[in-house]
Amino acid sequence: MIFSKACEYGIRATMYVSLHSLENKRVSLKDISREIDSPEAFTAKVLQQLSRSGIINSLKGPTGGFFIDKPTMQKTNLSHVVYAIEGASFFKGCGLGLKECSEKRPCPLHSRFKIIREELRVSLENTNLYDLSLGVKDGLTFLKK
Amino acid sequence: MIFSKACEYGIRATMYVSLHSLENKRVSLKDISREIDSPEAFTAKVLQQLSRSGIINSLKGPTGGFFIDKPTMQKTNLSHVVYAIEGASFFKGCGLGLKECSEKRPCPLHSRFKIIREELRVSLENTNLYDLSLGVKDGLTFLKK
DNA sequence: ATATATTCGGATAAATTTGTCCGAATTAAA
DNA sequence: TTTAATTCGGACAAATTTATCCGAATATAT
Ligand code: SF4
Ligand code: SF4
Repeated sequence: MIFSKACEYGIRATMYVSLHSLENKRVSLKDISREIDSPEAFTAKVLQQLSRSGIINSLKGPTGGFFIDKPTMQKTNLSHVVYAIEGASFFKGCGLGLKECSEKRPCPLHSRFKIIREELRVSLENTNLYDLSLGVKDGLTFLKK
Repeated sequence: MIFSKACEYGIRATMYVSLHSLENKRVSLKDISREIDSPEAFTAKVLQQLSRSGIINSLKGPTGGFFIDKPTMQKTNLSHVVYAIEGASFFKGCGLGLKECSEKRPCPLHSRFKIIREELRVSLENTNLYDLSLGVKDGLTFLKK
């Protein structure tokens, strides 16, 4: 819908990694894709992207896996995750995919939708991984049904 | 972004058709795709979809084209246009593309995003074609830059 | 050292979305 | 009645996104 599959898996994977990083546990690709119910090989690609972007860390070999240090969890917002996967274009231009325009010559939808677009941006920029995973840890939110 | 290309063209085309239908003018595919800057043949497909869905009307032959009668313009909301093109799935399940879930076991993003999702739905459901095209007619909003 | 468990990276394949082409059907005007 | 302008519908093509496969590199434990 709003996010591509890649981004969706990226967000879910990041949340799962964060959750276990709270207790300094590393999680493997296999664990992640099983627990977030995503195609393993494809998820691997997304994780690599996130790893290269510095959002998560990875370690090869036995007992290896993905993890995030707490400082990074604190300062990484969902917007960073989305940016790493969807790219800059997600955050500029019309949030609804319509043609470029100016505030002075808005299309008929603008007044209705700029609010939504702005809210989405703010929401993504104000939600960090640490807070998200605390919610899961405290049993307030869930990663699987 | 939120909408597929097909839907984007559909929305823009519908707005253009509405605008000219205010003065009982029919517009041709050629006009439409030129004025909303979209690929002609592809736009034709979308217009056919909208026509079959009863959102717009069409007439073949010279002086033919697409149009909407005013009563239909009044009662047709953007949500109908989106529904006709994106299908029912757009309006159910998670508006963010994440996996299904329940209100009782929400994912960590839910509280942040259900508001946005709801606003989008309401916005689409409360915006009819007549009002949109009046804005353009009155020079308040624009269809091209 | 060796075996094993993991991530990494490139190639490729499948699926979906986007886009094109063309002939048939329809309608209006000349 | 002929011609021209248009929508309609099906087949096809291109581009993008999603997904898989496999060997290489790396790190750990035995
Ligand atoms: S005017 Fe607003 S809604 Fe319309 S295309 Fe521009 S940014 Fe999008
Ligand atoms: S809990 Fe809300 S945000 Fe999360 S997947 Fe479900 S509907 Fe989407």
